[in-house]
Amino acid sequence: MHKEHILTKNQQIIFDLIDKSPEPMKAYSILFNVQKKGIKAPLQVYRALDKLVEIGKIHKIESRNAFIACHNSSCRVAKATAFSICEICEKVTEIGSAGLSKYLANFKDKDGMKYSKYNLEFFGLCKKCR
Amino acid sequence: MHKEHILTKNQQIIFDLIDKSPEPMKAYSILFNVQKKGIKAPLQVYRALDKLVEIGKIHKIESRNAFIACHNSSCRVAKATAFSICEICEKVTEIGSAGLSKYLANFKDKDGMKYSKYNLEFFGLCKKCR
DNA sequence: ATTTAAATTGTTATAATATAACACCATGTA
DNA sequence: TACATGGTGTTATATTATAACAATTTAAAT
Repeated sequence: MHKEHILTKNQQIIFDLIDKSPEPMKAYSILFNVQKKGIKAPLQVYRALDKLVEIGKIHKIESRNAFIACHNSSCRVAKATAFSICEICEKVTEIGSAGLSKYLANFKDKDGMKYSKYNLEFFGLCKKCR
Repeated sequence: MHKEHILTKNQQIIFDLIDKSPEPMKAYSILFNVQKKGIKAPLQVYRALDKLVEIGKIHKIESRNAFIACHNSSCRVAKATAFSICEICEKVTEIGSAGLSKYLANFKDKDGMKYSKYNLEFFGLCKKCR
């Protein structure tokens, strides 16, 4: 089991914002939204984001440079993530499939190497946009 | 079968550079390297990169903001890519496993949705760095 | 309680990555 | 020839992210 991380003030403010957002948030959009709470500089945001990613409370959507809260109880640490991304509305959904994570964690490359850390982004159209 | 794309001058210059590079190249490093060939502005580089990605001659390593030439004869179009990335030396290898691509192309999310486009990045240590 | 180490914060400045807008040019084709 | 399409060259600017440094807070161990 993982240690519960107690968030610092900035981390909590930023996590709450991302967690409430229905869509991934970008760093400077986060900055804009938390300026009224006293977080004034990009670095304050990026530091909190780095930490939140590290402890698995949020994930970075690499292809979008955006961040979403983790909604997958099985990934308490940020290391093995999978998402679907709608190419029209940009909706992002975390994929919690045990089968998928099992397959990827057990995948061996041609050198027989396995990887416990990975990031997978699927692209397509979501239900609404199809 | 896919149409062969004839590259324009800028596209060819930039593709050749990336293709010769043993490691992924970043846009501004590419720019620096092609300035002697008359490509002076970031936009000229980004336009060529966009096109080369679109036609599958190169891929973008999203987590690194870097580009590598495609060395996987099966992905003639940039849509389904997988890489391993060494966290120490940053070596990136394209994974050509038919099993993996088959698994991912047939993967269904909880809504029964399949995805023909995806990008997977595995992280670990390469042979040398282990 | 006091010390100490580690982490976090606040701040200014700057680096690195990427696109907007516009005029012009090359090529293929009707 | 005219036209459409895509590529080019250019300047300016937007967006994303980090460097460097000093001050403060926190947690743990005396």
